[in-house]
Amino acid sequence: MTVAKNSILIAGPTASGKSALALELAEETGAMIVNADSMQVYDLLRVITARPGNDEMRRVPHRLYGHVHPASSYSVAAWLADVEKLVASNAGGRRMIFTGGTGLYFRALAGGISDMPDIPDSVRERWRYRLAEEGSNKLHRLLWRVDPVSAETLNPADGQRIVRALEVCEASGKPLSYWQELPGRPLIDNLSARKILIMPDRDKLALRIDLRFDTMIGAGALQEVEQLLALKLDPTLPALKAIGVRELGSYLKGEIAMEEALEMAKAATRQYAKRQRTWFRNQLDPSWQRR
RNA sequence: GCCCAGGUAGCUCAGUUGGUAGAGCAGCGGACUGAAAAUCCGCGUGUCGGUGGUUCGAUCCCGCCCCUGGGCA
Repeated sequence: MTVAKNSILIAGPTASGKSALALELAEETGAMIVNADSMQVYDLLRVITARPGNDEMRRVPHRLYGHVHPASSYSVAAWLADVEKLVASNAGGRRMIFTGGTGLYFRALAGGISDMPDIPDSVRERWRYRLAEEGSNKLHRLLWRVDPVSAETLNPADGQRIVRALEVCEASGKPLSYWQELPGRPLIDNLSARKILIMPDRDKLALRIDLRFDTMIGAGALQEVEQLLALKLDPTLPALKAIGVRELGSYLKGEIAMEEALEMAKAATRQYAKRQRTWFRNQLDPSWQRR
């Protein structure tokens, strides 16, 4: 099994300037840039997810950006599989710079999540349906019977994780807690990797978030959201949860004023950045260099 | 200038028949193993415009002042 050596990992909250740093380091070292952001993978959502533009893409090879149709449901596992292929096909051993704001992806990259069997879509859909119909508390009581270890740690209101535990249990015949004890498989060589965490000042970041969202509007964010909504996709799909889709969608439907939509989208972005900061602050190990 | 209405949390506002106050949003802290821009948990952060007075006690009652909005001139 091949792992990527001498890779550079750049993490940080949204609008912290990760892409610019990645570009700089890539040009300096002749590396390729690999996306580690759960939303920038979606086609169509270029502006709203702040995906690198054409000029950046031309200057340095970029991988795993916009390669997924918004109708499909991407995941950490899908991303890991994509990265694995990428590493395997990188015959020349070109250096890889992973950059993005999804902490879980970085954890997975370093081998922090266990390998688990695939769950058939039919099983997933059934449990999701039951969550919608019966509520998380009821499913949590069910979970106690099949996987008390997981039930113990999960909040009865956390429907998403409860459903995950239930579907794994049903499809694999073993509790999620069993699988989670198995070691994960790293796709990078942790020892030779350089890990950089960008943590800007909170107020400065808030300012940048506001400015960036205004820029997005000027760059065609509204048209982009309009196109996405015209596909009439299931609103629970991950791509439809990108920040700005709901807010700008409400404006397009005439439900709220533009100014209100902007305020809401900016607030949602700040809240997202806050969750990212909390994650990076408390979940990353000391091998990450903070700046 | 006069007459109304109002000044309470960052914002919009509620409330206290006088015992130092609470909602929503915003914000802050936290959790995080296949939806992670997701999902979930916790936390009021306050010279109640200012200043005198009445009172055991004033954000609340009274006087004066300041500010905002509306009306009359």
